[in-house]
Amino acid sequence: MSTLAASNQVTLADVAAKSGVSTSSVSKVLNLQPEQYRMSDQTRQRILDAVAALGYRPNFQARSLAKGRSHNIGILFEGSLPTILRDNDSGMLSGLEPILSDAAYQMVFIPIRQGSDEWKQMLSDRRVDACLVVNKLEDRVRQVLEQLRIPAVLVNGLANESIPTCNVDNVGMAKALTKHLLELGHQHIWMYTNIHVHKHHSVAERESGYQQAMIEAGLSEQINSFHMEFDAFVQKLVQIQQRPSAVVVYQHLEAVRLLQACWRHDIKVPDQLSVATFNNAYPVAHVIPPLTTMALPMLQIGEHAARLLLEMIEDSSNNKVVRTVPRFSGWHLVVRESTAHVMA
Amino acid sequence: MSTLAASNQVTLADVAAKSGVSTSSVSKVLNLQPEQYRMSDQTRQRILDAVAALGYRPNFQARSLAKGRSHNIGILFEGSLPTILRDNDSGMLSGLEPILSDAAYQMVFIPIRQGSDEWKQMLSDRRVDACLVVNKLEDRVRQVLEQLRIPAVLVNGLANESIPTCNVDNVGMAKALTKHLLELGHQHIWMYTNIHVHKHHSVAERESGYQQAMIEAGLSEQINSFHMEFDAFVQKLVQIQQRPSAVVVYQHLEAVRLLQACWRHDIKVPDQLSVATFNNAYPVAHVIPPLTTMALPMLQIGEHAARLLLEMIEDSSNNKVVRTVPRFSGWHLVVRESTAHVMA
DNA sequence: GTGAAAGCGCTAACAC
DNA sequence: GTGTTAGCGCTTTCAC
Repeated sequence: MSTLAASNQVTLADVAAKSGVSTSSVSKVLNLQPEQYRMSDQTRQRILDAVAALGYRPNFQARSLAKGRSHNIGILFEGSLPTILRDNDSGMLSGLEPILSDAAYQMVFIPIRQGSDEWKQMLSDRRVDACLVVNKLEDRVRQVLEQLRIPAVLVNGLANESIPTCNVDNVGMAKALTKHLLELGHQHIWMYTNIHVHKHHSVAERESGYQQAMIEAGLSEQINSFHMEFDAFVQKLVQIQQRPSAVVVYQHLEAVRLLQACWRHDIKVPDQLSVATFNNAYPVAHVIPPLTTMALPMLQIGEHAARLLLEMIEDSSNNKVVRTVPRFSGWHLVVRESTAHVMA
Repeated sequence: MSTLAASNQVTLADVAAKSGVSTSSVSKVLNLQPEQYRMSDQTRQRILDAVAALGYRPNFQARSLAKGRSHNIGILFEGSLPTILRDNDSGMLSGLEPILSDAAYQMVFIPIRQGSDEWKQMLSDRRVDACLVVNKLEDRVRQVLEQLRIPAVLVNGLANESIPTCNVDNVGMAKALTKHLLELGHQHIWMYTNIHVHKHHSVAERESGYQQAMIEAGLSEQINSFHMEFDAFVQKLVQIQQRPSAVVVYQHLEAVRLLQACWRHDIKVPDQLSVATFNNAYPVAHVIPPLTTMALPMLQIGEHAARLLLEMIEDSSNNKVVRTVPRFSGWHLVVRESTAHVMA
């Protein structure tokens, strides 16, 4: 006998009693598809009525224990909460949440902190059924995931043999963004990436898009991609003889900083320099001047990732391996005041 | 017999077998304080050794079921992810996470969405043992929480009879911020709050701090607090004959917007207008010009909230009621370029 | 078609 | 001091 406060929770047994059947029948009705078992419509209806009448809701923990599933999805990320998780409206979370909720899955945030093994504990304790890895899949994380055979989907990270990945069409986006600048008459266009994100696959992809656009415009000699510290890039920009008339910045955070640096060095944006970037996230619309940017289809990506995760959990017993690397092309260009026609 | 893949997980029974005792003895050693039961040091050591040797880790779901605890803390918020949750380094999450982890609690984010009862389901399903409510405790939420007797702590929200609250010392902060402006020679200082946050308690508190500072400086006739739409405030600022030389902005997001508006209307910051605000969060350091702001002690608040929640869960069986409204005064002023000496 | 019964892994009251 | 046992609420196999 337990001493825990006898909760007034309605249990399966209550429903079974009320409808005059066994708990297993109730369980069947609640969990299985009609074609997976035989039962008279009459009985089923009686059970359904009882469920409704009593307002029965299954006990999450009990179900988890019996099924060997935690019904948690771990959201793995390193350091601070990633940008793509922060924006809720039309952001990735908005895509994930409804789909996971419907499947009775909840999201648990798991920061990977330096000097803490908490994340590893969570995984090896099976406190999650699957993981969404954000931005980057480090080797040590991948190893743990593989070893524990925890299904995982990588979002916005380097595509990898071992794990399905959801990414935006970086090439297409960068190409379209560069084309926008070309159409404004710019020819001398640079691309800048902070050295610290150098290893991320999307860097190469966005650069490729930029390069393709330049080449198609017959400006291949003008191609110039910089990977350096922020301050070094600013120095370069300030000191160079023939300054470019436009810069494509790999990341919106850097673009915001670039605007500040231009202000410090009295470079007028967009008169003397057009600035364009990726991600229509805060605060790109509120800086000086408002930034032209590519809006990423994070909602769709979130939805896709959620479905993929659920599938993988489903299939994990079958040892099926899902291996897709979709490219999401639902991006669109948001033109604001940081880009303008090139000055004569 | 279950068909679930026989996991190779080490169970309590394994430990018991290996150390030649019963599962209950192992359970005692693992869960109770030594003073709560009798056991020979020998036996205890044997059990501890077996635990270590086998690498035993308790099954989270099973424990949850047996104890009637989900070991989840729900983080309740409305709409988008609140600012105070976003910054991870030295932010509230950094305060919460280690403490909750240590107590084997994990955080589950629960957005309160319009038109969705998902949050209510989560609560009534007891999928959380307690809740951290962020920014605002709406009546409908409070009612559900009370009815279900789910312990909750409000952070950064209006203090209320029914629920313990962790807040910053808004009065002190606003006073110090205003004093900074006064020391720079400003006399004609306004305060601005977006009308949409009007109901938040901290508005009145920050206003009170601002007013106190003004009064103590003998400038009570200069006190001017505005609650209006952003655009209306900007109009006011642009059109007024004698423009203030400084503005205290209730929220950093609005301060960022204000800088943009000043730029549009060719009001030089800080030469013609000093701008000061609260919260040293992104992107205040990266706007034009960098914003002077009050850094909030969110880390401490997070830590305190975490401890409070754990206590409340512990005490909930005893029907003890915790009712504290601490004020955290670990703030500090960060002076940047948006404030300067008043021009003659 | 339906139900009995054996778990899932752990906790805790109580007996010895 | 230590073990026995009865749960926690649900799922699933298998017998009827």
